[in-house]
Formats: sequence, C-alpha cells, structure tokens
Amino acid sequence: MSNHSTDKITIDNIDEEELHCEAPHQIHSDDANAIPTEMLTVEKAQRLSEFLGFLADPNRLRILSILATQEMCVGDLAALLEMNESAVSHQLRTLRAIRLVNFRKQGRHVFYSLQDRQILNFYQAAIDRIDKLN
Amino acid sequence: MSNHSTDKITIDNIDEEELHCEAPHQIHSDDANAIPTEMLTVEKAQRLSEFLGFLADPNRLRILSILATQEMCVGDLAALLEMNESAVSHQLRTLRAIRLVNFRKQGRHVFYSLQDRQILNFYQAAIDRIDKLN
DNA sequence: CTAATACATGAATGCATATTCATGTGTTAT
DNA sequence: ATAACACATGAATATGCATTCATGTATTAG
Repeated sequence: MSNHSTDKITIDNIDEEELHCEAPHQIHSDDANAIPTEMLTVEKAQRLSEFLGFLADPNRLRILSILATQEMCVGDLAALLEMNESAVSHQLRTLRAIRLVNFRKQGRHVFYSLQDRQILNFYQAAIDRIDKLN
Repeated sequence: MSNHSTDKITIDNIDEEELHCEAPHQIHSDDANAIPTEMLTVEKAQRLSEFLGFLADPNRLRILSILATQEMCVGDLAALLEMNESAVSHQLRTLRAIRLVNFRKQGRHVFYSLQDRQILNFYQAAIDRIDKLN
C-alpha cells in the first residue's frame, strides 16, 4: 500500500524506516558529476540489470566485437566464433530483441551489423577496466 | 591443436576458416576512437562478461546506488532496500569479492562504502542509455 | 520438382545464481 | 554469565538462461 506519489527516492527522504546507524560521513566525489544522488527505484534497477545482463555473456560480447568492425552473416560468425550456427542464431535473436543489432537479408544469407553503436562506449570502458584491474 | 602464438586476433587475419560471405562493406565509425579493431578472445570475453554479470543484478545495483552517496551499515541497507539481511549480506559478499566495496567494522556494525568509484561512469552511462531508449 | 543450403525456432537439458532458512561468530548490555 | 543484537555463511530450493537437438521455412541449384 506504499503510496509514494513520486518515483524519485532520495536516501534521507525515505519515510523514516527507522535507520539506526547514523551515516558517519558522506562519501565525497572524485569526479563530482558522476555521483548519482538518488537510490535506484526497483523498476529502474530491473531495467538496468536487464540491459547489463544482455551484455554479460561471453559469446554475445564476442559477436558484438566482430560486428563493431564489420557486417557479417550468421554462418561466418559461427565459423569465426567456433560455435554452433543454432547457438549463434539464438544469441542474435536476443541481440535483435534489444535493438543492439540490425540485419538485412540477401539471398539465403542474413547479414548482421551493429545498430546501437553507443554501447561501444561501455564496451571500451569495460575493456579498459578489465585491463587495468587484472 | 590450434597454435595461435598470439592472443591478438584480427578478424581478417583468421586462419582462413573458409568464410563464404564477403564482408559487403565495413562499418564506418560514428566516433572513431571507440571502435575496437580486434575480436575478443574467449578468455577476455569471459572476464568481461563476468564483470558485467556482477553488475547485472537489481539489488546489487540498488546497493551500489546507495553506497555511491554514503556509507551505510548492513541493517540499514536491508531496511532501505526492503530485503532480508541475509540476502544483503550475500550480495555484499560478492561485491567485496570483486573489490567494488570496502567495509569497516565499528562495534557490532559493519559499514560498507564504494571502493571502485570508477564504475560510477558505467553506471551513469547505463542510466542515460536506459533513459533515452525507453 | 527435388535437393541442398542458410538460417530460425521450440523443446529439453544442464548449469549458474539469488534468495531463504538455519546456524555460527563476534559484540554489547544487563 | 546470559541474552540480545548485527552480521556472515553453508546448504537447499527455485528460477533464469545458454546450448544442443530436432525440425521448420525460405531461397537457390540442378
């Protein structure tokens, strides 16, 4: 029955669900503009985790790493990745569902390409993070 | 028995695994520096997906969204998130394992804070992506 | 028309993982 | 010392999901 009329939930604005520990000190920002000031709502957290979850698969990432540089048909993707064609097709289906890839048909071939090229920023940032921390 | 002596795999450098479809056209870059030119190796794709997978959970994201602004103890986190304390503790365990959070003990309380503040960049970028595309 | 090719898809299987429950450890209060 | 509190953790359960297998559809070749 929680009647929050807003979906913006600031942390200290929470309806006094008796928090016993005082916040000992606020975290200060290294780069100030990157700090979100609000707790994620359940709904938004779900959407975000869904999106990240779609990226969080080795084979999907490898597919995207290929499509980032060139268009390619399903059979060739399967050959490059050394995967079953069916498995590749299933993955492409999910990538299509979230609008990350495009496809165009040409004869019996289907060529896939990267649609949302904005994710390359995540991709690169994540790669850098991996490279630095290990 | 594939004896690649290198872990750099460029796509057209692949040992001629008979690709039948010619690449009809190279994808050109919107912002050129964001384009990776190499296919991800299996190992690197696994590490990357593992990292993204750790982020891809609604409750972990909500925890991080709180810790991004302030330190907090386990019980208060559980209250804010309306979660079982045990569930929160398990999640914090995995966040600790990947060095995303710090903790300090004070009496019977354990205060968690964000350690790797670099991920706030992903976080913000992902949020923006979600906001724009839906 | 028939066969082969390229890809898609539904069902089944197996694996990873989030939550819950029960219990354990350490700390403060009485 | 005993009890209550704060948190951690192992085991069990359940749920989601990636791959495989079998089959279906569309296109081209002969």
